Amino acid sequence: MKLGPEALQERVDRFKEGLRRSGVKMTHQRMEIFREVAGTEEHPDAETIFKGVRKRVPSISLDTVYRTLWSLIDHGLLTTIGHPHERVRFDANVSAHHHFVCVKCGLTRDFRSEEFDRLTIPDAVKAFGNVEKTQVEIRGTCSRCSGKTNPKRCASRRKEE
Amino acid sequence: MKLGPEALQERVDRFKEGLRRSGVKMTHQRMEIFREVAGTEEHPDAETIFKGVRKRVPSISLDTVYRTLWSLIDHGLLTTIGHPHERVRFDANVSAHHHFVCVKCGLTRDFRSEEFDRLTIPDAVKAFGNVEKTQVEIRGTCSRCSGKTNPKRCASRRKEE
DNA sequence: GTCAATGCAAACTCTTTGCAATCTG
DNA sequence: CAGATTGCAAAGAGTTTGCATTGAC
Repeated sequence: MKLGPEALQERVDRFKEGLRRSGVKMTHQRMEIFREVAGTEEHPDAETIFKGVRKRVPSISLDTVYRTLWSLIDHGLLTTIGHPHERVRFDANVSAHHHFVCVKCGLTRDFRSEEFDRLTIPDAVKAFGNVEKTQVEIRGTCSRCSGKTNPKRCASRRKEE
Repeated sequence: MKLGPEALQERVDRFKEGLRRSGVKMTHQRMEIFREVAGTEEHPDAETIFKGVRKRVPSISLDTVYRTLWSLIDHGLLTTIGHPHERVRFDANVSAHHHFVCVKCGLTRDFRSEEFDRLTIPDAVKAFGNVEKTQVEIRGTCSRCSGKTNPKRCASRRKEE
């Protein structure tokens, strides 16, 4: 699942542009870390990115990888799969349901929807494997957080209330 | 977001039944841990569950909470929000897309769907807050894993290949 | 030259494990 | 009563932080 060179180049161009717009410095490490994530569709974890980058930048350190990734996410140049900094959470609702998730505080609310339960699976997806269930996640800002002044999502979120 | 007493009782009944069916012993701790998760729709994390249970069972230990939760999940009596035991993974695709996720190996594949991009948000959800985006996750077993003999999902998954 | 970004090492948090004691069926 | 389950204490994995040094603009 490697990306074609043209598609990668496009991502890289958008990346440089994004850094400039945000006034963030362009460094060798940042570039290589971004390429490592952008060059694949495998959604690598930090360790994998680290190992990949180290081949080209042997002096790179894991904490730089982490810092860079979070910073790029804060500038909208990357995202995460799932919810960053969240510990595992448990749910006694084992029947079909969907979620509304607040991107600021992590509040998660269940809701039912017959319509969402019955979505048609695209053929392209059937090719990936056997489908067991479909879950819709709606992300947004919950009413409590909408009032507050924009709380930044980065680093030490757990200390927040 | 506490659950009504009738709804909780129903969950508890199904729980006892489930334990019996799986031949798992019923203990005071298990019962209280389950009630703690089932009594709310807040999707608590392990620490929160631990603190709640400790009010009623002061001798409970955090590792029992973890062990019990994973075991109940293995027996289909609970689920998790997000993907258990997964580290954070990064994605350079910041435009709208959806995911197919293999429940056995965690493989995640992107796919595009105009239809999924345009799902109608239920009114009940609008009441939760401001909607920013909608993402569909299709869970199943990827073609590679479909061939293999059922790999258990519990405990030390990271050691797996 | 200035201030942000890096590398190092150590700290922190969440989660898991080994083992003896305890309790359930 | 046998075997599963618990509590304890200690270990492990992944991630973050403080600080001196380096490098981009």
